[in-house]
Amino acid sequence: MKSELQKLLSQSLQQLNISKEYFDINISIPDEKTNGDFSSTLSMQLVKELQKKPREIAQEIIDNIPQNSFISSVEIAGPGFLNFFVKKSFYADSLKKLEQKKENIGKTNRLKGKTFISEHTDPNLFKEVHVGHVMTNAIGESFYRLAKFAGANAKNVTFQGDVGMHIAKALWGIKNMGEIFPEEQTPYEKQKFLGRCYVFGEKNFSNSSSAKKEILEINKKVYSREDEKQNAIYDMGCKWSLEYLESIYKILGSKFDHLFLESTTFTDGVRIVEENISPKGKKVFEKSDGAIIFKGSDLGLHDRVFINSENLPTYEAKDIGLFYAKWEKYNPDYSLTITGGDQKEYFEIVREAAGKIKSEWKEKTFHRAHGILKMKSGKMSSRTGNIIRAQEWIEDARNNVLYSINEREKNVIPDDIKNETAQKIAIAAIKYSILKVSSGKDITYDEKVALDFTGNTGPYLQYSYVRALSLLEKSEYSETDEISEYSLDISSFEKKLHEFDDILEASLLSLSSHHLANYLYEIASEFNSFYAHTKILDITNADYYYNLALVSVFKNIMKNGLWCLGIDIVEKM
RNA sequence: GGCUGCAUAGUUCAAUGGAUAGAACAACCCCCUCCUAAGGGGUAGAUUCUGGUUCGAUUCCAGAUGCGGCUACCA
Repeated sequence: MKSELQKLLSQSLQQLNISKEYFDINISIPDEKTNGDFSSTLSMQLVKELQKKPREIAQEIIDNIPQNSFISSVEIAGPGFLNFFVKKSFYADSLKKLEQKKENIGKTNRLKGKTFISEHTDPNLFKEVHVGHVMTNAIGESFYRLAKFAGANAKNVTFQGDVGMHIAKALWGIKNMGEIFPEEQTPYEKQKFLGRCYVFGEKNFSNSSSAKKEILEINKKVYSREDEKQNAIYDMGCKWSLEYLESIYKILGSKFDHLFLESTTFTDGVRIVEENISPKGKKVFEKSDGAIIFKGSDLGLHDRVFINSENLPTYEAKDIGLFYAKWEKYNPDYSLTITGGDQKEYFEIVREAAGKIKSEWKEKTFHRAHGILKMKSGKMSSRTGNIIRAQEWIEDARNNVLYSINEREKNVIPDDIKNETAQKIAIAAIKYSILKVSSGKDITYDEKVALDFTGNTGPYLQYSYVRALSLLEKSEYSETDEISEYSLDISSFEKKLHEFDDILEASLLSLSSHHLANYLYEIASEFNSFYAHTKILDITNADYYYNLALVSVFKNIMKNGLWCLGIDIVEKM
């Protein structure tokens, strides 16, 4: 609806010999309905260019708006705001159009024919999956889904660390910690065992020079695979880790199109780095103190080691290999990577180096860094001391939800799906708390939200959906019913429903899913207010069919909007 | 030290340079003989400081203060 007005204004501007792309024309939706259905600051922005007073410009724009449009009137307000009022019949027509999109509501062709990769989660084998991974996952998954909605050939991928120092530390831990292999245990217990071994190895690496020496030896043999005995343990650990990762991806709701492994990218990474050392090849990398580095300091960044003096690749070289692998496999138009904020500078340097090897690697790569997730209570995981495991976090939340369900007066959730529902609600609470904040900032997670999820929370959105669903089931309404003009003023609830497409687009283009999250909260809040003040199922109401069309469109938007955030809907709660 | 990010109610967060800075939680007060009260309504409460640019600044620029991040062989 907004773009239709933008196009109208663009036509008017053409009459005034001003060319402006329609999507660059500023349109907002005022809070006060006396300020119109839509408002623009266009005339104020053109003051310099036209050397006229804003109210004069506003009048000229109005005079050149084509006749018989969907605009019923325009007012000039304050310093020169243009306030547009839209015909009621246009709202009725537009609502019906939205209704007819049904489950495709929000889907566009904006990125049709483009390949969009979203890389996220990026766990290491032999290490714990913690809350930070959940953050990366929630953010990356939502961009993957938004790209899919925009019609892109979207690919969801992750990059798993199965070679490198962390592996060597864990292997050393397995050897020296003296714990019995948990062969008969669950994948989660096996993963925790590996995590403990890693922590043990890491500790000794820092404190004992003999351990450090041994770990460096192990590291070499991980790459060379010359030690049969070590290979057997390593392969077993990899198998355990990968099994566990599969299960946590499932819990989080991510299906990956491809799992990149460091062990399969580092060879190409090393080769490409070596091909680009000065003086042979392009002068991208150079030798320094026995290592091969990229001199980021020439670009105002800092220097980084790509191949260390042991002649082994660091993460930097593996990442170069990943660039190569992504382009070999997908040849993307957009390649997005989500990481923690601490890797911001690191990533920028690798991207610069990659760009010097192949310019499109840099140009088509985008990076989004998020902040740290802190617990409001300051509580840390009791057993490990400094990390909170993703799985523990989710299980705690789920148990809290289950507790709430059982405490409730009205229990509408059938016993056989109680656990599954609680899980979906818990994931919604967690993911939404991450996604409603603009990414890049640290997030403070309040543990209470899982127990007390009123207000701006994921479960509130799920509940709003359930209410809408329940209304529709009890109504006489069907999607084919005709609707006539609304008898009352057009509500801000209805106006907001028309913004869905714009919000999805803005969220993707600015890589900020919080716009979508906050939008869904706004429409849910408006819907609940509408619900409380309107007898929607009263068939004698003049607006009976219109109101149910609103509910139906709301329901479809909520379902698809939540899907784009990676949040499952529930049917009863 | 160098580079860099952040600063908004008691708390956690919003606000493409635009109209009276929005919410949620916590506090206080109302509302289930109507569709799920996991809901709705109301009261009170905020832009770190000092300058500058602008018709207009939470937003842009400069400085101050406070808190983070990165800064060579980890990821």
